Amino acid sequence: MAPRSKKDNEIIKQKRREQIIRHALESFAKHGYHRTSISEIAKAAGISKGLMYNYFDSKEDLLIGVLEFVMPQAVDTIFNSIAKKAETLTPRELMAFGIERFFEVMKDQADLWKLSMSLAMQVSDMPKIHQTFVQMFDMTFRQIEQLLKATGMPDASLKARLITAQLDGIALHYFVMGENYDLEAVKKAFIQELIS
Amino acid sequence: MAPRSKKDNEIIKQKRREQIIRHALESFAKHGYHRTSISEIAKAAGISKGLMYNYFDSKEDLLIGVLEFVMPQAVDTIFNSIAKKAETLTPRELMAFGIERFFEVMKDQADLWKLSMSLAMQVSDMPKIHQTFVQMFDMTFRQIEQLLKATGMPDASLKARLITAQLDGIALHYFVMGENYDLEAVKKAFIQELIS
DNA sequence: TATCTTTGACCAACCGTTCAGTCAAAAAAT
DNA sequence: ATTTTTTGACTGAACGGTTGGTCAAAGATA
Repeated sequence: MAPRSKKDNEIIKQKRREQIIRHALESFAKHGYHRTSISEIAKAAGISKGLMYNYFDSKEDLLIGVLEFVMPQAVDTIFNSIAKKAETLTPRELMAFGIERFFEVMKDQADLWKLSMSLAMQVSDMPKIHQTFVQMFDMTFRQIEQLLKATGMPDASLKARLITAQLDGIALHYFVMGENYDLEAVKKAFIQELIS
Repeated sequence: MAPRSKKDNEIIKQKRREQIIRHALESFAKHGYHRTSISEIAKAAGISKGLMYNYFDSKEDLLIGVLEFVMPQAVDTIFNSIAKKAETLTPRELMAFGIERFFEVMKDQADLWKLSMSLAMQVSDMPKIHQTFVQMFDMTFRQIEQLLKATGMPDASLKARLITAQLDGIALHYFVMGENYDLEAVKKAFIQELIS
């Protein structure tokens, strides 16, 4: 009785979802969540406004979809590249390498980061989104904690808190100050202080 | 020709402005800029919507007014209390004292901070607001830079960048994680590392 | 009366969301 | 192979609601 194979439909749906997510991310990142309308995203994605609601129940649901799709990718990009080098580098070198990767990803995905930080500050009415952020913060924290423990550092947990805070703080300042912020110099100083 | 002396009018206007700003800040901080309507603020301030536009040209203008009124206050609160103790403490002790004050203000004015950070990430369409943030970031940076120079530290400028980033990063994490974040322990570790 | 302040009804624009209906393509029937 | 039926992805007009912003009129003050 099925007019179209279920497999085909699943594939089509998945592709569409990703297509919408990609354009939604772009618009959200560029103009912010509240300033972006569903119509805008639909237009950018080349589909009708109504179809958006076949894939996402609401605007907030779309936002959750975007974040859940894209945030783990960013974290994995950093820590996968660390894992690859884990065998050939000392824990200390590994840290330095990880920091470098962090700043690369931060610069590459600046828009996503800005959006995330902006949202993270105002999620009191969006518990699901809040949870997403807490999970991601926790993920990076534990990764760094583990790296520090490998170097035999005492108080690795607290130190990891300080380092992750510093990383995100630098990102914050870089995003606000823009070109006036000498990211390279700060990065160098940060690594220097960390390794010594 | 004026039925009321111009001086009186100026004073009244100033008071009204502050009254509006205070309630606007409260609403903006609680629900975010976009989620807060002019009517809401007017109601909270006990005046009509129309009157709002006698004091501020637009919603964005009101936001600028709020930030320019309230942000220097927060910064001054911290650094004035430092200045008072400047004579009786060593630069190193002064730093520790300043950090303590920083965290106090951060906790007291959490809502304002959240609002500021959230806005700071998405000001590409609001150049005036962007400038306000750059100025304030620069202010705190230079204050800390000066403190560090007083301790005779080399590379005081870069070190100041790292410290301010770490402070704001801790604030960021604290705001997102909430109760799950052991702010006291992090603060202690931060000061410990800074002083030693 | 003359001047300034304040009001709140009003407006046009926009928003997220819904839904009745379309249509190409796949399955079933012939 | 041809026709008929069934599907569901897709459209876009429409809706209820909200928004930032305006303005003529009323109120207050001197």
